[in-house]
Amino acid sequence: MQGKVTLQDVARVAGVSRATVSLVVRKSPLVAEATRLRVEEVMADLDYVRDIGAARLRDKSSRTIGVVVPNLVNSFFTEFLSGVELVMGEGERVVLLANSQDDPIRQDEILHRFRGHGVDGVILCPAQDTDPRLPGRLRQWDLAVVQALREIGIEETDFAGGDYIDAVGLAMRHLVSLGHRRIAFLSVAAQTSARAERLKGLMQALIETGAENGGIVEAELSWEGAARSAARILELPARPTAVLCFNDVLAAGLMAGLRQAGKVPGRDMAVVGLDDLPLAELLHPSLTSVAMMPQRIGELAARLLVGRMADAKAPIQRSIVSGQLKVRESSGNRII
Amino acid sequence: MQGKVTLQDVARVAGVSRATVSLVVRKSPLVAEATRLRVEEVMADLDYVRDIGAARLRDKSSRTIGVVVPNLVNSFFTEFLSGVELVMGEGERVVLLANSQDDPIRQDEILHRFRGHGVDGVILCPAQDTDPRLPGRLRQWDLAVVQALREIGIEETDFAGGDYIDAVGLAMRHLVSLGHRRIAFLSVAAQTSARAERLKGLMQALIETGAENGGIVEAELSWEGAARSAARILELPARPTAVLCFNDVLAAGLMAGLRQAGKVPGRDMAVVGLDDLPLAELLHPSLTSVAMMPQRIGELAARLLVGRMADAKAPIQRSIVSGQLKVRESSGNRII
DNA sequence: TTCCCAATTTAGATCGATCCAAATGGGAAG
DNA sequence: CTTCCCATTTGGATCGATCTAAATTGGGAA
Repeated sequence: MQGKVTLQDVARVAGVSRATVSLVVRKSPLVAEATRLRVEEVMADLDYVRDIGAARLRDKSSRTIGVVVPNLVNSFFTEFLSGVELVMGEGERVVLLANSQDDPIRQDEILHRFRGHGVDGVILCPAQDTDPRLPGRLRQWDLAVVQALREIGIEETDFAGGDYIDAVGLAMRHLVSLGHRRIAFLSVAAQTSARAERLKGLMQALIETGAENGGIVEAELSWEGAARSAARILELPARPTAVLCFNDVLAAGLMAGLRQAGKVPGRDMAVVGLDDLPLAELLHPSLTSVAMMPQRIGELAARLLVGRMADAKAPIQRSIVSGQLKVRESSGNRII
Repeated sequence: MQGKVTLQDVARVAGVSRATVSLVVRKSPLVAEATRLRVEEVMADLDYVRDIGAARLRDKSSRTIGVVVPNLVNSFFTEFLSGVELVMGEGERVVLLANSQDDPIRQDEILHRFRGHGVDGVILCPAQDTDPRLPGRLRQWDLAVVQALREIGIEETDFAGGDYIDAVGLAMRHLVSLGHRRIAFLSVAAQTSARAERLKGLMQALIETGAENGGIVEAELSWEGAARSAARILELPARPTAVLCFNDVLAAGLMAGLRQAGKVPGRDMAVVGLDDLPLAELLHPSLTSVAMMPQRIGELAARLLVGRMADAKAPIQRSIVSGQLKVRESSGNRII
């Protein structure tokens, strides 16, 4: 009842010392086979659970990692998380989750709390306006760090993310191949690497394809914000025939907004998203998008972190997942 | 660099004993104001971070709780999580997250791991086919337990969830008020309390409204599964005029499936979902659903757990959130 | 039979913070 | 000038596991 089973208890019952039980727990080859079996049986009998907090005091690994994401509503982050959790679960590790709500102050508090809990490493999707020196600071604290999806303080830490430059290119070439010449981009206002990367891809693609920049409209990162932006897009001096969106959430909102304005997405205006959230296929018309495989990115981030925890001095690595174009109805048929 | 700052270090620099610093850390009223200020300054200077694992060895609280969910893809769970995380963050607590993938074996492993990490309590959304004795076992391990969203071993633990009996009633009365008399239910096969509750609500509502049971069709819990079920629903001997769905994911899938079969949801067949996921508003036609406020449920579950950790002997409590009907387009206009 | 070595096992110190019981110090009361 | 008291502070033991260095064991070689 009140008494928790400790190494000491197991040792007493099995008639050996704590040290020996400890060796058995850690599967050391030093213990004799017979002893190991006996001890393991006692551990099972008593329902012994190793206290990892206590163990961490002496060795160092807590087998705990922290993940900081800026929100938990967009299912992109969720799938990402599930990839991280999958890999960490395999390694008998445990995941601390926290939501920074894109607020750097909250993010600092979270990291402080994580430190107090002795995490071995952190997967960080940095909040907007995070101090670029943060990753460096984390490393000084002896924390393994991997940035994911967004990146600040370039080149200081490992990184896992999607290749949005390429993804934007895929989407743009698709639109151009359908005959679109004037293409707008529905962006977010927040200054993150995610935005910069997409804009860079856009510029490259515009040059490469010779298409016309149909205007860059900024919306709040929510479907409502995107819906409201529909009017602004329709009022652009030279109305674009297609809109590429920052992500599927905005694309879905834009389609709803277009409908409110009496336009049919995919017919009156082509719409393409990025990320290929599950909802892309459920919309009507279904949404053409570029799949970025968030769960896979989560797995890669987790593996990078595992590697970094094993060797703090290994060279910096980047794992970049390329997107895959999913052509559906919202990009419409070939025009003109 | 390598040296971590400990209580000892702070004590030496501030010229007091470890015990005093410890009292300051824990905001004990026993220390003199002047001493407190000096120590706090030194703590800030040295960037001291309290090691919670070490602290837990003596007191007991680890300020860590675990959350087990059966999946991370449905955004319902994600929003739920974000409610939990919100409340725990306020209390300087930390959340361990794990995904059981609806597998009781994995779930056992997770709970074992959580125990090893010394969690103070667990919020459990039990996996399918979980041994009903599990909650009792958890309590024997001195863990505070709250079940959420699903429930097994009734009455053994606190519970937070949505009132789906009532939610189904709201949806059914809405459909009946529109003139529907033959209403089908699109369910899932898995035997969970979530399913039982909805079916109970359905039966009550059928009696209450005098509507006809239009058939109960079972689908896999995924939108693809629901899409495939559309054909089966259309082939029912007496075709229903409306379908109430287990949740919005199935409803969205069903609408896609109806479209594939050449039917227009909301016109040829009314569709109503449950949960009111964000996607409900983005679909076309937008989906009539019953909002269950998962984030709020998460908050309530978290508060129940906090209460339970404070007092293990308090009477069992249940926090039930009632749903709110959101009438949109998919339920169509009044018929006949 | 004795000695040495390799294979196992162990006692004791240790990690960082908290608890306890006891020490300290300054002022009020006698 | 004592004595007592209260507010503060403190050393040492402790939580449960791991590390280190040293002790024990059994078997084979000399």
